[in-house]
Amino acid sequence: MKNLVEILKTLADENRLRMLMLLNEKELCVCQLMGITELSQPMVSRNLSLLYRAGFLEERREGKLKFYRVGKNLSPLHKEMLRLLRKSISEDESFKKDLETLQECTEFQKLTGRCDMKTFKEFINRKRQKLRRVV
Amino acid sequence: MKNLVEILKTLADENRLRMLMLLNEKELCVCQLMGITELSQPMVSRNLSLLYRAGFLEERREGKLKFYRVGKNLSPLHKEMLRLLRKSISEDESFKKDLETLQECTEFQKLTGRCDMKTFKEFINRKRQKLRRVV
DNA sequence: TAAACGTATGCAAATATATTTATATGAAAA
DNA sequence: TTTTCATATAAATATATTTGCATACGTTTA
Repeated sequence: MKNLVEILKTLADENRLRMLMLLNEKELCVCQLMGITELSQPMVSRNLSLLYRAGFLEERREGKLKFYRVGKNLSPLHKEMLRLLRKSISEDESFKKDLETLQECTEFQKLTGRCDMKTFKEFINRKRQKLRRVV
Repeated sequence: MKNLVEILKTLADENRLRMLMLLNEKELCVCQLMGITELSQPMVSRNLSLLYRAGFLEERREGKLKFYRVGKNLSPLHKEMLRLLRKSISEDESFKKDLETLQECTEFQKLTGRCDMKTFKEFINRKRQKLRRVV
């Protein structure tokens, strides 16, 4: 029961839910997640660590970067929970926005050929400027 | 997403989880739940209200008593969540204890023919004395 | 090896949540 | 209609969580 409560606590946070859903789409590193979510680096890092400890993620270092993804061998509980969340969130507007941003972010990365904090801060700035133009 | 987070927050508490699992077995009133969980009356009442607002429960008044039960027409999300929780908690020791206590409590109630706070406080006291004897 | 950079973490302030205590409400019995 | 009892809620307090900031750590590059 204790363990289940821990898992539910971990999921009961909008930022972590966003991040988990993004990682459910594809493997991402910390700075990519910063670019997509516009959360601070410590925030991203801390929430990743909580999701990891709750049993949802695997991590992998590649040079300076650290990549996270949804674990390949999740427990049945984790797997079903993820499926349920994914299903019930799929029509959600802000979730769809995150998915779009994930796409844009991936393209921007390909375009620049870079994966670092500067690049994704640049990405965020451009996005904000576009928004301003529209408003 | 906001709504989903609210549901998860509601579930991410040991006392509420216990209560929900008990109500998943059968309809119960506030004082019965006090007897089984040994939580204070305001605690039981408050957590019931949270579970109710999160969409898991129905309520029904019968004289002074107020009965709660798992809703008959839960949303697919609520239904699946409940099934998943139930499944993953079924082997849990403290959950099994709660089920036993639910049985004992029901029997005690039949025996006394009463359903009020005094009766269930008496039930708790007896239980504690039995425990002391064993220890 | 020192500097630079991505990531993690300790600490403190801010915020939110849980719990207790006191009190209110609504129904039944006296 | 006053009292009693079950339940709900408000106010106060205790406890936990989130977040920002500074800093540490691990890796790469100069």
